Amino acid sequence: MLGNMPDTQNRKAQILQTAATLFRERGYQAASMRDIATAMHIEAASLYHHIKSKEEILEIICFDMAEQFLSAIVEVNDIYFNAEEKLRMAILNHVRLITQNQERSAVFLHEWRSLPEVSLNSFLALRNQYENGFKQIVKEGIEEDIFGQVEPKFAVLSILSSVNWINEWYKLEGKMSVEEIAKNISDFVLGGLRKKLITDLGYKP
Amino acid sequence: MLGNMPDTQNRKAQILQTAATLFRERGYQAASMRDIATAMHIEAASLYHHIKSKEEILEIICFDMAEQFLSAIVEVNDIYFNAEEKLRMAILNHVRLITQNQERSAVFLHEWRSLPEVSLNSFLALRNQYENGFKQIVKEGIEEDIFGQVEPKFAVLSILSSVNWINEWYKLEGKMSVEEIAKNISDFVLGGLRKKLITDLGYKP
DNA sequence: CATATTGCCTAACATTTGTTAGACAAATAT
DNA sequence: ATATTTGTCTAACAAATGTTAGGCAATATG
Repeated sequence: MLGNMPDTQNRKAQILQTAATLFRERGYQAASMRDIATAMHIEAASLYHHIKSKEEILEIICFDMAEQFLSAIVEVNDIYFNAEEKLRMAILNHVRLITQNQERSAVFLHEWRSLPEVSLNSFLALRNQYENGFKQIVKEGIEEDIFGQVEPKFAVLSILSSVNWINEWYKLEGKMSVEEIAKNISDFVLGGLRKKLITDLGYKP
Repeated sequence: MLGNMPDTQNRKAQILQTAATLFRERGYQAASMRDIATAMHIEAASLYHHIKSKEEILEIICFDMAEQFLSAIVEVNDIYFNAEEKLRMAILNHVRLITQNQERSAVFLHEWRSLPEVSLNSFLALRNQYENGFKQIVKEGIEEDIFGQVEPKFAVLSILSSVNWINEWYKLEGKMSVEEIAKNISDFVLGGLRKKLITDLGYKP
């Protein structure tokens, strides 16, 4: 009763991973309990010994990822000082989380819409906290005079959309490492597309 | 037989719009034919006098939007000369299309996954053409020495993800005009977040 | 006026959905 | 060895799904 709890937990983890993969591939609604079961070489009814309902699967995945993203940004805002350093670190953490578990991240990014109303509200609150973590960094950058005069909300949404897009095209076999991807995005976000005509380090007009 | 065709077409257009709204709100799979019918104060069976199937609705919306996006980028690449001008115009067109019909755009952006396999392939081909239109602009910008040395594919995906994110937060009542939004995004994409220490116009090191 | 067409209706269909009940075998605990 | 727990199974359910068949009233056409 205590010795086999890990096994049960393990089985539950397998269900969550299989479900995440299918939710990502076909969407939450289109992926049926029978699909999940078949992928595990099991009958649909057997799933219910490990989870309460299909909605519970979605909730666990979404909130688990939300907490991971959230604790990462809190950590960054606690540890680092410079706004640029913070932003680069926050982006790196985000890319890490997305690439480390693309399936669950995809569910977190897209399938939360299917959460039942009550969970949906708390989920959106968490996501909002995460966005605020980024907004704080951008604001600090503006105050520190490192960033230009941008609309913080606008900048944050642009940054997050760029970072989240990774999930659509990143493949494990790709040539770029996670760190390289994060650096590329950070450079792009910080430096933009236009050619720099001067290295801004230490330059005073 | 000829005089009331417009009416039929009109009714079909209404179905497409209603469907788009519901597809956006709940996702293609979750929005049922009965939902669409109810929203039109009609019975589900009546829909089939105007459309062949639920999948056909999705196909029409997706391909119609794809063609609009595509013809816009082709036009830009034909008319304008300067790469920055081209990019700003392409972004403006994109923002216009998205804000002009948010529901259909949302379906184009997210619900195409549910297309049946055959349509899916041709749709992805069109989307690829659109991305290539942007890639061409970025490449030109690099050749013209207006843009820095960026990975074109990378830049394009970052740009498109930023622009597409509009669909998540743009509301008609908002303060920003479509032109302002497009300018903000263009500035962000071109200039990045970091403070400009020098106006690059005409500066030679 | 007679006729054809249009747009919608009711009724029904086969299938798929999430979920429950109850049984049975293997593993574990007493 | 006996009893209990665990993981799975089969069978079945009620509800919802996309879709079809056939009918009926209003409108447009000749």
